[in-house]
Amino acid sequence: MSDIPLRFMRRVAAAGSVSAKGRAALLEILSPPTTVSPATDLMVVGEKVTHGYVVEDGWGCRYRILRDGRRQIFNFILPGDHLGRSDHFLGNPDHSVTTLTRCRIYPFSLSTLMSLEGECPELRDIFHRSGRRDLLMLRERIVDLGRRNARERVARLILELYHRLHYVGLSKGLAFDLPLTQEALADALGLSIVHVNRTLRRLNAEGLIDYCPGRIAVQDWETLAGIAEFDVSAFDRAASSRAVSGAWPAHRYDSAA
Amino acid sequence: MSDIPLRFMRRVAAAGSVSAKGRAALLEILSPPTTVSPATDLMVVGEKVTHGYVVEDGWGCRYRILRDGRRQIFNFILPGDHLGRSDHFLGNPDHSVTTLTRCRIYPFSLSTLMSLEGECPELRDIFHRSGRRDLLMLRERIVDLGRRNARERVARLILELYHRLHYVGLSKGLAFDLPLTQEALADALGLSIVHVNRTLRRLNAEGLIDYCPGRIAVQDWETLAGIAEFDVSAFDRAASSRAVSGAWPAHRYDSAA
DNA sequence: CGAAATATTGACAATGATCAACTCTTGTGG
DNA sequence: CCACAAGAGTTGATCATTGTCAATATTTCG
Repeated sequence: MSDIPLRFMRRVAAAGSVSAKGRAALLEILSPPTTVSPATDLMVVGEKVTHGYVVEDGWGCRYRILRDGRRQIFNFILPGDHLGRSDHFLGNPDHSVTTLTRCRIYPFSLSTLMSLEGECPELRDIFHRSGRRDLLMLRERIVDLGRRNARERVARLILELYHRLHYVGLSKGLAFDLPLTQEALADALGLSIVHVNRTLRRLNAEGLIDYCPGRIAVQDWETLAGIAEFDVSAFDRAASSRAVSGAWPAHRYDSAA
Repeated sequence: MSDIPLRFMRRVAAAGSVSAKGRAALLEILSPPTTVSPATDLMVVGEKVTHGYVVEDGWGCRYRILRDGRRQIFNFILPGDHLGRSDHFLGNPDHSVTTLTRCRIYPFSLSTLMSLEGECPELRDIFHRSGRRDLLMLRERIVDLGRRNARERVARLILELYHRLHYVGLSKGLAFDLPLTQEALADALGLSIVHVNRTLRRLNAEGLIDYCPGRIAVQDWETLAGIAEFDVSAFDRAASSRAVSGAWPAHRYDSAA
C-alpha cells in the first residue's frame, strides 16, 4: 500500500495537471523506498549526480560550506519534494544535499528518467515546473538575506514552511512540526544561532507564534504576514502553474531608501 | 554589418557547442536591434512576458522592490546576456528587469521562439544552458548575502563581473568599465550605499583594486581572490557546460562556527 | 550655468555577532 | 534504571559590522 509516494504525487498534482500516463511514468521510474538516517548526503558538491530522490517523508536541505566552516542553506527539502533532476543537467553540482532528519526516500536513476522523458515529454514538464518553483524560492531567499532584517526573515520562513507543509497535508490547523535545530534555521536565514533564538523568543513573547523546539504554531497570522510582507496568493501562484494575470501587486520604487 | 549580436553569439558558443543550424535559428528569431535609454523596463513584475531580449550592449539588472522602497538586485545583465526565455515558462514573473545604461537590444518574440524550438531542439538546449548558469549565480549570491561580509562580497562581485565581461571581450587587461552607481552595487550586495563606498575606498587604499566611478581595475588578483574565496575554474565551469569531474574543491564542514 | 544625481566622509546608532555560562534533553553504556 | 556525555537551547554581557543621518564635494547634463 504505502509503496506509493503519496505526498510527492500530491505535490506534483498541485503544481499542474498530470495525465494518467504521466502519473504512471512517474511511478515507474521510482525505485523501492528506503529509510536513511539524519545527516545522510544525498548529493555532494562536485560529485556527479547519477540518482535523484523523492523525499516522501522527512526533511533535508541544500547547502554549501565555506572554507572556514560557515554554512549557507539554500532551502529546505520537505516531504513531497524531490531532487536530482534539475541538478543533473550538465556538470557537477555547486552544492550538497543532506538529510536533516530520518527520511523515507524513493531513489530513481537519472539516466532512466532521461530516456523515459523521450517517450513521455510530460515528464520533463513536471520536473520543469518544480525547477521553476525552486528558482522562485531562491530569489525570495535573496530578498530575505539582502534586504530583510532578522524579524522579517524569521516570520517569512515560518509562513513559507507552513504553506509548503500545508500543501502536503502536514499542518494541523496553524501548527506544524519543525524538526530543525536553531543552527539549521540560522544557516538558512544568514543569522547567528543566538540571534535566531532571540528572535523566535521575541515573536513568542509577543504572541505572534507559539514555538517550542520541534514544533511551531502561528498565533497571529495577520501581524506575522504583515511583518513578512507575505503574499499568500503570490506564493500559491509560484507553487502551482496557474498564472493569474495582473494579480501581482504593482510595486513601485518610491525610494524611501 | 553590425546587425549580428556578436557578443551574444560569443557567449552562447562559449557555453557549449552550437551547430550552424542552431546559430542560424538563433539569428532568425531576433528582431532588428533598437537602442533604449537607461531605466527602461524590459520586464515588469507580474506582467506577462511576451518578448525576450538579447542585450548586445549596455547593462541591466533583475530586481525587486519591497513595499517600503528597499530594492534587491538579483543579478546584473551584461552585454551578450539575454532574458525572457526562462521567465516565460508559465506564469508571470516575480521580478522586474530594467536597463541601467543605454542599451542596444535585439527583441525576440517568445511565441516564435517556442514554436521554432519544436523544429530545432538545440535551441532549447542553448537557452537551457544559460538558465542553469543563472541558477548557479543566484546560489552564489545567496552565499554572499547570507554568509559573507561586505569586504568579501565586494571583492567577489568585482571578480565575477570581470570574468563575465572578459568572456565577451569587454576587459582591458585587468580593468573594465563599471557603469554602475554605488546605489546599484549596494542593492545587489545587500549593503548600504555608504558602506559600499567605504569598502571600495578601503580596497582602493590597500592597493587591491583601482576604482574610480565608472571604471575599475584589479590590482592584486591573488589577494582579492583570496578574500573572495573565488575559484576561477569553478566559475568557468558554471559558465560553460564542460563538466570537469572531481575538480571542485572538497569542502568539509569543519565547524569553526 | 545651475539643478540633480552621485560620491565621499564624519558622527552616531543599531542590528546582529561573539563569548561565555548555564540549563535542558536525549541517548548510551554500565 | 541511573549517570553522564553530548548536543541543543537560553540568556546576559560586550563587541563590531553595518546602517542612518547629515554635511559637503563632485560630476553630469539639460
